[in-house]
Amino acid sequence: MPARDRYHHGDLRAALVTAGVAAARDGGEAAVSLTRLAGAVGVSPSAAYRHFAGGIDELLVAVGDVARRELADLVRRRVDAVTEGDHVGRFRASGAAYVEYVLTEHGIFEVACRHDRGRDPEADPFALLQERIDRLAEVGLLRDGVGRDEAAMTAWSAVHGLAVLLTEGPLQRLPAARRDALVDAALDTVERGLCVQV
Amino acid sequence: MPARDRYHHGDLRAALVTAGVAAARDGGEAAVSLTRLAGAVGVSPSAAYRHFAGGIDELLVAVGDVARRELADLVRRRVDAVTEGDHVGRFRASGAAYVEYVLTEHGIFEVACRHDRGRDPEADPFALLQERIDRLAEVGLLRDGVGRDEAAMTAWSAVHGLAVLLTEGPLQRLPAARRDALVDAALDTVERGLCVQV
DNA sequence: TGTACATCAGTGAACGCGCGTTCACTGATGTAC
DNA sequence: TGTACATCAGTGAACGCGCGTTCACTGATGTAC
Repeated sequence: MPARDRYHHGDLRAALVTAGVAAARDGGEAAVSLTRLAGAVGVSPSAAYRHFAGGIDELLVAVGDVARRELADLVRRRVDAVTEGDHVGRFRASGAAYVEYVLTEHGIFEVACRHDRGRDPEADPFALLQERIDRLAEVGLLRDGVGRDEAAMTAWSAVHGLAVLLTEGPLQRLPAARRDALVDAALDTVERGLCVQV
Repeated sequence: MPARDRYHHGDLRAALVTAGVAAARDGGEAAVSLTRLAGAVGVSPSAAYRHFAGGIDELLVAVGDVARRELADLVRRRVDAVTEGDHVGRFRASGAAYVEYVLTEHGIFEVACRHDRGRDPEADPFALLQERIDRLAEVGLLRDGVGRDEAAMTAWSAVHGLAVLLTEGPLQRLPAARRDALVDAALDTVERGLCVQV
């Protein structure tokens, strides 16, 4: 929508972020440029500087913030869908949700990874994973000798690596069923490695 | 060394790749440009096209090939350093070597990841990991119900994710000891998840 | 052994491109009196 | 209620930059006779 009826935009900052998110969704970071976004919103490039004094960097961080919030929301939703007492199930759900998000939104996810100031504690996927691990530890489901921090980092590594494996390289076009089976197998492995076996 | 004594360079292709590797080592992909490399080697940009008809893309792939070969060599060296019969130890060594390489050479590793035609079977880190898993399977050390492919992908994911975690984001400057402990803990987890416990 | 000539590896100037960013400006808005 | 004016949000033209790439060219090399 390059055309505008009013001289003043109304909320140019929000519009630019929205456009940035859209551009990143299909095109990744490379598609996010000040010039281009201004054009998409129907505004001159210099207008953007009134709302992003920090230039393109600040804009990319804002776009990344949206992605982090989306990701965090999805993780929370998927976790909440699992019975409250099923701590292992909730842990797995958080990991699976992470992969799910990256698979569906890997363009904007790239921006989230590379432009993270970590300002919003509500939008921190790592913290959500840590939370799951802490719950496991509290009810005694974490194996002896497995530290909470190490466990969280290991889980994050597995899940992030999995997402990369499935979105880049030759496995990009793996059939969905095969892909899901792989995610399951990986989560099985992590679960066996971290949790007390019952 | 921008100066040259002879009009003909001798082996401009190799020189450009070497310069590309050096540039990528400290600066990542962003530092690798045809113009810049030609300048570094003391040659006009157009000269590069005689050796890289495919332009910058072909050059990046060539730089990535060097990195993949380095990485594969390191993995092989670390594996060979472990007693031949210690299959689990060798498996762990391959994973640790992967992380080690990314930690020391993450600039050039980035290029390797993003410009991979997968032409050189001798320089395929994933295949090396798969090989370790196959060895484990052959001697019956892989858990029941764990497929070879899934196991390899899980291991690769964990190790690649770990490398990313340690080279990007807030954990970049983790003290070396803490870092090594984390790698160990992650490998412990993967080992417990994949291998028969003795 | 000497020379003509094809071949190959460079030069250097020029392209267009899109980028981020700055600047002096003008148009719209809303507040104080 | 009407108007002067400060404030704010835009314009548009211009910068310099480094990029990848093309082109007609020239300098060096080595091979055939």
